[in-house]
Amino acid sequence: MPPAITRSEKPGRGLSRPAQVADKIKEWVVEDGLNRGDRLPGEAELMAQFGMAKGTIREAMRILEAQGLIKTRTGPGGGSFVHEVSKERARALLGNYFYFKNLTIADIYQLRSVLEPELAASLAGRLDEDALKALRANIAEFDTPATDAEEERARHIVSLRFHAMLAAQSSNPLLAFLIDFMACMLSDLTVYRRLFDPPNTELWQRGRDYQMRLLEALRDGDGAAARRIMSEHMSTAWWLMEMQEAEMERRFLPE
Amino acid sequence: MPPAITRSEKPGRGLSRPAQVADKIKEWVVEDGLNRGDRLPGEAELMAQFGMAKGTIREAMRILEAQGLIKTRTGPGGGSFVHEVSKERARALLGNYFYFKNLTIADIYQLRSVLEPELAASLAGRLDEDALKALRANIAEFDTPATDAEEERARHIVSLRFHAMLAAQSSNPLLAFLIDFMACMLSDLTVYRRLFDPPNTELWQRGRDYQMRLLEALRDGDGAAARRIMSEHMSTAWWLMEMQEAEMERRFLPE
DNA sequence: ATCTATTTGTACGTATGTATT
DNA sequence: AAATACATACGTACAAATAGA
Repeated sequence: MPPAITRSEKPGRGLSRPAQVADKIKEWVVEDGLNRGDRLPGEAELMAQFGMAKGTIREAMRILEAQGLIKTRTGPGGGSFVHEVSKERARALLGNYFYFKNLTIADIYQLRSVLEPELAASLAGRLDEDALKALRANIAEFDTPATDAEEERARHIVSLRFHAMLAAQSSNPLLAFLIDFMACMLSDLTVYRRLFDPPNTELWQRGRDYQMRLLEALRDGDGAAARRIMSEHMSTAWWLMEMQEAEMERRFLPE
Repeated sequence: MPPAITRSEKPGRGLSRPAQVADKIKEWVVEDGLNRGDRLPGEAELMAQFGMAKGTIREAMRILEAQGLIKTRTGPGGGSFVHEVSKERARALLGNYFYFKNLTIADIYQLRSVLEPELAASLAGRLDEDALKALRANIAEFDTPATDAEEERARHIVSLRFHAMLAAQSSNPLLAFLIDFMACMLSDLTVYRRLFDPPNTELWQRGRDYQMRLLEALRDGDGAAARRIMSEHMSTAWWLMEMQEAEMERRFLPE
């Protein structure tokens, strides 16, 4: 990838030097078709190729690292390596975008109510035994009704994990990411204004039934049923959140 | 926000020092409820508060900047300022996530085919005259059929902008972002393997009709019709892309 | 287990650039 | 035009981590 640049080749279109270096390295990655794990030139080499000081190069690497595109190790054989952006990192970065946007629960459920059924339909008959087993185990985790508000919250988070697990089975990376993103936003950032006290046992029982019936439909390859069940599930979940006057907390997702 | 930390307060849970500083500053932003435009301490002050050298602090600021959370200005009254992550930045960062995931056109259309109709339905009767005028103007931009492949591609991009403009009208920030993201991915990264030659005039005429009928339904506040029209529109667009054997190019989105 | 070589990580001092007043 | 206040960049020295002998 040597055909680098000497410092003032381009007048620097408003970008700081580290940003220019970062962009150039991204170009290398695409043009040379670099893959995960491939090594980038070391600091010394980059300093030489770009004719810039150590600090400048390091800032550039930090930019790439912050975006999740590289990982850096010290020691012999160390250096910077091309890295596939992790789901967690992408989640956090996208979450930052919504920090000032005061996203509501209703906004998320508007999407969930169409995306989750689509996911369910596309997964019918395509889950292997392991996946089904893991999903059943997840349901089994909350087979007793909650006794207090805190426990009810725990139930909620487990049931959201159910959806994240389903998402992970999708062959559509975009769909998978979004379902996961929304589940994570809901479990991390949701606060409840008016928790049912005592918790509404019958209501959570219905949620559990939805998930079990969904699993059957998925196992039997009945896409239409899976879609319908998930659709109803989302409607009641949405309604439940509204009842509890749930809201989103403003904070940054952990990366 | 002074209650900072001296360097070895936390043992540094595997994170590099710049990353720790960046996280701490994010904490300040949430805890002190800082808003867009609010000023963060200058380099000198941060150096003092964290007991770290200039380079370390600068790397931290570059991390925040790379994530779109701050902007930095030189000169008197300059410094680092809290910044709302821009749509463009968020788009690029999320796009990075899919770089190694080889997302297909079909993946995107699977989502478009449910999200675009949902958007259309939720927008019915809620567009003001200005928005409607801008949308009509966009349609008018390609009122003549394409004569060659390159021109056809231009038509396609303009029609994708139509959807981005619609998205911008949504009161749901998540829905708005996603529609925009997908439209951008398609217009930036799509290459055509087998372009119709000569271009299929009748087909693009149908696409144009869909958009015009959609606008009528939106103006008249007929959500059901808007949903149905958009749904058909997406089906034919999907089919068209498959016909052309369109594929996604691997590259990084411009920030 | 210790040393050694390699490569990133941190610190500091100075000089330059840039925008405001 | 000049002074000021800030970020930006450079160069060097040394510290820390890791792999291999």
